[in-house]
Amino acid sequence: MASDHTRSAILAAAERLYADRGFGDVTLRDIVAEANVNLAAVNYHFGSKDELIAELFVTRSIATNRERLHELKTAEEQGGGRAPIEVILRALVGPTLRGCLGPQNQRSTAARFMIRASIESVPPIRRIKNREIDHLRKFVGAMRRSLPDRSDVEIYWGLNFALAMAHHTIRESERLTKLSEGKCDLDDVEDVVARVVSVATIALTAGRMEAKAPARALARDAR
Amino acid sequence: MASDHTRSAILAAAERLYADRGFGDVTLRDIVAEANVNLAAVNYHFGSKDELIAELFVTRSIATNRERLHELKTAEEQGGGRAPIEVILRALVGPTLRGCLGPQNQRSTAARFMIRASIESVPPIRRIKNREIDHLRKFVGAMRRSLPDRSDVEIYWGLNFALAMAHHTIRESERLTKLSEGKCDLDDVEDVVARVVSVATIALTAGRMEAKAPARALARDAR
DNA sequence: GATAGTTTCATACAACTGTTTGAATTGCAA
DNA sequence: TTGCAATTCAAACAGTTGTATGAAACTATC
Repeated sequence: MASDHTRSAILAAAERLYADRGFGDVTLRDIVAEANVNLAAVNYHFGSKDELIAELFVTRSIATNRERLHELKTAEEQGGGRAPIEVILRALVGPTLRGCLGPQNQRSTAARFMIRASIESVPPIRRIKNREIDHLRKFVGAMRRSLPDRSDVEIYWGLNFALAMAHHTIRESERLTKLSEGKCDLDDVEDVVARVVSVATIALTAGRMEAKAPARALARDAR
Repeated sequence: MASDHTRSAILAAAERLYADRGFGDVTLRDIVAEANVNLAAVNYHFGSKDELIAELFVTRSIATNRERLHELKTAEEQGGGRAPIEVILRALVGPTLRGCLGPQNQRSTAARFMIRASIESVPPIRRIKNREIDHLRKFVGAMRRSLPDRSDVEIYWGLNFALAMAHHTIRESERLTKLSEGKCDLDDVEDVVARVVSVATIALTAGRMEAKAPARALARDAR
């Protein structure tokens, strides 16, 4: 074990390079040069390039999932086993959005890395994402408890659309900024979270609980 | 020019292999073997590997965009320059969804290729997608005309969320099927289109035109 | 049927990739 | 200090990749 200095230097360098240049453009030689370590150190400490990438992604992924579940658990405890659907959806998309968006010039390396991982889909990361289903099932359960008279199919579609809006907004944040000529402020993360949650909520509740549904989904900034 | 047989054999083989195995796994040697042509033929006919990929994607992309604009134009002409927002959104996401989803065992090579292009994001394809903004602006224009009292910001967000739901559903169709244990039927494309359009519509109109908004967004299959 | 232009072909190239090797070095315990 | 394991290092390995070359085969025109 010793100091682990080499190991963490590789992790830091790799995360930074991948964040900046993407997975396709960065070789092990780039990484070890940035980290000032020997080429063989990567295979010594991580086994392979893919395992290095996997470790980077898993670390961040676990952190996000923990935040999600913490928010969910807190909400359900406060509501005596049942949380409002808005709060559940906020727990689902909030941590991801907060982890990736925010003022561009002060985005952490981790944030930029996760955006890359969301845009480029390399095998080791895809493998990990496929294991995420069990995690999502916990949200399905909470959503069922929150909306007991909604069918499973509706729940699944609502969850799918909520994740869709969050991930797509992250992936295509640059394009949305360009398309809207800066009118869509992606630096205001809490506003983005509120928009996604609002639309997902209304999608799941429209026609059933009109009284509880937010009156205006996207109309926050209506003139 | 001659028969162009070699050229089209390469295109067909490449599309099939990329659709089946993804961009990362397929080499030029795989393609020319599948097409029964010489290795040098790719560079002779297309210049480079990236230009081959670009040509494949551009072809399908142009076809989809043409369908989209045709639906949009027809709708606006029928409505005297103004189309209902649902119809505009349907023109936006319908062709893409129809082009990619549908019964798994009878999906065309083109469909499976476009799904790949949506999942794996390789440089030549990314470059083309970035040019798509002008195309989207035409939909922004139509949406403005349809919803004259909605602010631009709302329009942009609505467009973003509509595309998000469509593309994410395509990208993650397998995962949604697995998560829902088959309860979400992604083979019923028109149902998927209706769901996406419904949610996007309600997101854009909620709180303004309650009378026109569909009463139940996701409630089609409520028990 | 010779000629010019296009297309095909086998082959080589040059560069880059992740990984392995085995020796050198380091750090720590006895 | 000695000995042993963990770590670092330079170097090479083995394979693959997209691309280039120059001759051969083909095609159509005159």
